[in-house]
Amino acid sequence: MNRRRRSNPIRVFQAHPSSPGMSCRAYSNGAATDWDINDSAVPRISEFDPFSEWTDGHCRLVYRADSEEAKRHSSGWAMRNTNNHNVHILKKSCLGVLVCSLRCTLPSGDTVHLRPAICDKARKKQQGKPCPNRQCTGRLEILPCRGHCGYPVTHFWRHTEHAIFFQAKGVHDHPRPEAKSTSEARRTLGSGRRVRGLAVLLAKEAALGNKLMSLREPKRQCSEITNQISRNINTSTISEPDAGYCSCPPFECMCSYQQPLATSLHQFPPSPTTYQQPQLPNYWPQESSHAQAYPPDIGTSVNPQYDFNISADIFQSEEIFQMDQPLKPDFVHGNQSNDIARSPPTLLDLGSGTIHREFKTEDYWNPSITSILTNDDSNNSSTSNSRFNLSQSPDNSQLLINNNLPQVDQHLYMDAKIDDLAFNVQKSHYYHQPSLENNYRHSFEGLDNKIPYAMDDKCLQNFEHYSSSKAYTKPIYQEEYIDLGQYNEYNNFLSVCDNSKMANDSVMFTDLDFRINSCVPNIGNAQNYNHDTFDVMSHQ
DNA sequence: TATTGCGGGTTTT
DNA sequence: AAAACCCGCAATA
Repeated sequence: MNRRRRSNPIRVFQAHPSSPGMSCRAYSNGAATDWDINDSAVPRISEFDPFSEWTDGHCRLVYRADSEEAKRHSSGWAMRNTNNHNVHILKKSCLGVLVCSLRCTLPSGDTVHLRPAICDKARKKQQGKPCPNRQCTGRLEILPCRGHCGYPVTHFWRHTEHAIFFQAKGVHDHPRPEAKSTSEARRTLGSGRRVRGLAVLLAKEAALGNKLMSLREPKRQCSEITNQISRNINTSTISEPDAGYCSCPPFECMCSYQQPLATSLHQFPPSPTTYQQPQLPNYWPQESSHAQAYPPDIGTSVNPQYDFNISADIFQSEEIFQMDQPLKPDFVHGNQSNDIARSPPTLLDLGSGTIHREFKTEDYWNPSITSILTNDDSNNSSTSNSRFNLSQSPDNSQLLINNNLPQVDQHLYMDAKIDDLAFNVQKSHYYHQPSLENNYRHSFEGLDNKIPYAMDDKCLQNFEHYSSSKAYTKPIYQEEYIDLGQYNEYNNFLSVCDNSKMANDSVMFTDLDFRINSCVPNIGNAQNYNHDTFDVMSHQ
């Protein structure tokens, strides 16, 4: 069945800078990342990355051996096991996302993006089912992932005695599916259509939980907070609405995201190279009508309040449960003016019962907010650029818009990522420490005289190098990136915080800032590499 | 019923 | 040969 792709694989990304691997390239300037999942020996490290659910792009992370998520090899993406005939490395490939055949738009402006079942049989049953949007006559169909040179993005997991190594290859070229927890919750409930009662109940419980969380706020540390923020941005705030989809439960989308004005559409940087549009003939063009855009007045149309009350100011049920409302394709344009008056958009994760306050684009851009978030009163460009490094998810690439650039169509979705990469390069530059780097490299020499990681992929052969022209001038502290109401992995976070190795807050905030959710090479890990100790793959 | 991992096997490059 | 993919099986939730 998938032989279709085999017989005519899509290689359009291969010669393009936005092809898989672009993300890792930014982090290839240090030996800290100089391991590959296939190496006969991987370094033994003592500091680990917080678990990242939505890794995207080429990246390598090292998790604690006792990380439950890592042990489960879980991912926000729908990843299925793929036999790579290597018992020591678990390989998984992305199944893409389940979308409506008509690419219908929900009243919120979002699109249907269900989580494909991992089981082939279950997935086949999913396909062809009516679109969950009652007003739509479309059918569900798989939008396959082709983010790795036309093949699905792949994840690799390797367990050692001391850590769990994770490596991803490729950049997802499709929307995120709903979170696994959401999918499971809906399945548990037995129906996808309407779960209003439960949703409201969970919303209340989540609000209570948020209150409790706030009491423990001081324990939170930057790395995980940054992770959380970036995840929020990527998952359901700036990015997904921009891309035309959200992470709300697709059967009960709760985003009250307001589509930006058409006048600000398509403001993507031009591609540095010619580039063939991925063969997603219907999907993206449809999205382009409203997605990937930015508010024309980002400075004023914001209500930077993050209070969490269970009452109507958290969400408006009429907005949350509006699947029965007629579709409003022009929703974005017709209701823009109402945006300010509306309640802070929220979404409810049915799996965790957590209410997420939508971190809207305009919020993000609002000067008052950003000044708080960055804890940095300077306005120099390098610092502000740093705000866009929170993640390399395809979604948040749209944050990296150069708003003054000429109009290009949103086919340049991937190109926007290039900009992301550029910033990531800067990030790497900031971390660039030649002395350390040399030490790391020495520690690996003789093991593998491999090509730099970023180039360790045929997709990258034509990748042009970005200069690090905008070096960071000072550390970026992000402990103010706190939005308690959005933190839905608190237990996990606490486990990280409680780690004695992370007792030093200053270290946390300086070394771990950008390791989170953006597949930043683990400079901290690098510092902990024991030059003589490696976990060797016994059989290969 | 679905997920997850394993592994034999086939096809394509 | 390597990689991608298909399929069935078993354990588990």
